[in-house]
Amino acid sequence: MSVPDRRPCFITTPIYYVNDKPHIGHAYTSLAADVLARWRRMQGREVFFLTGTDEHGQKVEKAAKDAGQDPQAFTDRVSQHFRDLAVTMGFSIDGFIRTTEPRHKHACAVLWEKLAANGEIYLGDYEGWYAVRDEAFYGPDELTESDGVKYAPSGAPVEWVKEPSYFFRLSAWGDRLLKFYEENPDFIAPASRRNEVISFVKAGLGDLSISRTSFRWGVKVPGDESHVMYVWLDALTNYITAAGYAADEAKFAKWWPAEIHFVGKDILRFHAIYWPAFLMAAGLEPPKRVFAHGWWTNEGQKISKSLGNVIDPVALVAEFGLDPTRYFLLREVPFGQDGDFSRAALVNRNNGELANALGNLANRTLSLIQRNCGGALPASSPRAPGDAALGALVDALPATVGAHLDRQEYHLALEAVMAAAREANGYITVEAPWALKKTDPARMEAVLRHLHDALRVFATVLQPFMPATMGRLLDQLGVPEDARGLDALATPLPGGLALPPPAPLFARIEATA
RNA sequence: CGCGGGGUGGAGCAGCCCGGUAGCUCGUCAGGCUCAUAACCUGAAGGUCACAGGUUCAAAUCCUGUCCCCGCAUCCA
Repeated sequence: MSVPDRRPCFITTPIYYVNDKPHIGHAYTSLAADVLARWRRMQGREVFFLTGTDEHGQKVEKAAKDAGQDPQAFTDRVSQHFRDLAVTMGFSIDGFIRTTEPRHKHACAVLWEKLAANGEIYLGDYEGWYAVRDEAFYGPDELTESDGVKYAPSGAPVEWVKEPSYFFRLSAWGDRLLKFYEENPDFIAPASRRNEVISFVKAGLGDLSISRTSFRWGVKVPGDESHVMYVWLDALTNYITAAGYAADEAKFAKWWPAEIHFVGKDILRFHAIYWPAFLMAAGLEPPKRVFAHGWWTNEGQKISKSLGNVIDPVALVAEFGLDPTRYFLLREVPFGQDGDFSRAALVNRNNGELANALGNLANRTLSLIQRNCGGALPASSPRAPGDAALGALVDALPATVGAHLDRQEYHLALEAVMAAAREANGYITVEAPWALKKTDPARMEAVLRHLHDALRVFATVLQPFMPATMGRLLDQLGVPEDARGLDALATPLPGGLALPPPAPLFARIEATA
């Protein structure tokens, strides 16, 4: 068989911009990263799961001023919301980076100097129609005018700005990027996004403005402190800062390149184009993969602050519970596609799959063992012909789930478990262990043991998705704390093991109008 | 304009690459079971597979055209 893969793996979320409270989008991105991180740990991999906050820029400078606060005090406060979110959502983060930390400023400066030394940076002028709110320049053809004021497509007012700026020679990297994409077909996922990026690069890349003189809240450009680094050079660098770049070469060698950056589709271009270009220009390896997931709508409507239908993950967890929420977000919609959040759909998934199919299966199985076997786990026994179908599904499950998670196919991973749970519900009905009690107690025990084995596999592979509830299920199944990894599935639990009395795992949610 | 994805029973999807009885989940209806969280199991109804041509013994599946929806440009995770 293959040698176990013990390579360290570095998994990241974006750093979140601190101008707002966390919403479902932040929770979603980090959740996907969390599940993969937890799975990798179960595989025996050493994991570095990183998240953090992006704290520089003109918008933060202004927001702080409006709040009557020093920018650092302001970001200290807002950044905390994202730490709190990680706790609320049960994210198993190993690191939290803030772009205002000294270590990050140092890494940015070193990266900048490396790029400059390699001739990738030059000083020029940036001018154009600039929208402060968007922190972006727009072409004249993109603007609309009303009452003498010009507006960006976003609706933000623009002003003509000219300022000196350092540029990164992105225009020179098009061909090398295309070659990189070709040689690394898994770099951008899903595939449809990959095609979009390639089309964009083929259309031709301009040089990239990477500094500003119009505001001060940023990382100072080495050797020219009238400039601060502009958003992407600062923000993207967080990944290598946290990995130890320019600070701890052994650490950096261990964690870089990252296994995967999880991002929303809005920032895919920066991660799939600018970032590998920066890295290659500095002589560093690009990350292995960038996955751009889709957007949520709320009850069919686009989510926006003006509509007031932003989904608060904290409220969601408070109402439905953490694990049902985590399950729903990754089960309902293929990761990578847009999807709709609806209460009815969440209730449906919770009741139909978690409570009825899985929770009830565990409850009926464990109740039978409790009552008919005196609470003692029956010994393992060979599979009879009637046990084969379920057995085959269960045996294949860890590999199936793993293969799906390698491709970020969360919904398929969960579907595979649910399909097995449905099979198990059919199995218990056909075998009817409650009827076997009088006719064939030995067979009854064999059936219950096969069901117990199946449940153990379900609970084990579902731990990354629903850590707390699957922990409870493993408790009820009598699986010791140190036997809950994937490897431990190869070792059957001893017969005769005393099992605690079962209790329902998932509450049904009564549908409200 | 262009590039890409898609239109399959009430809802959401798979099947299409490698043509050959249209599958899954939810919902509806009927039956069964009674171990279990009024949960579970079985069966049924329901689709001219967007539309129009073409290739073929045979097309949801290949080809051509048309219509419609969505993504790629801006911004939000």
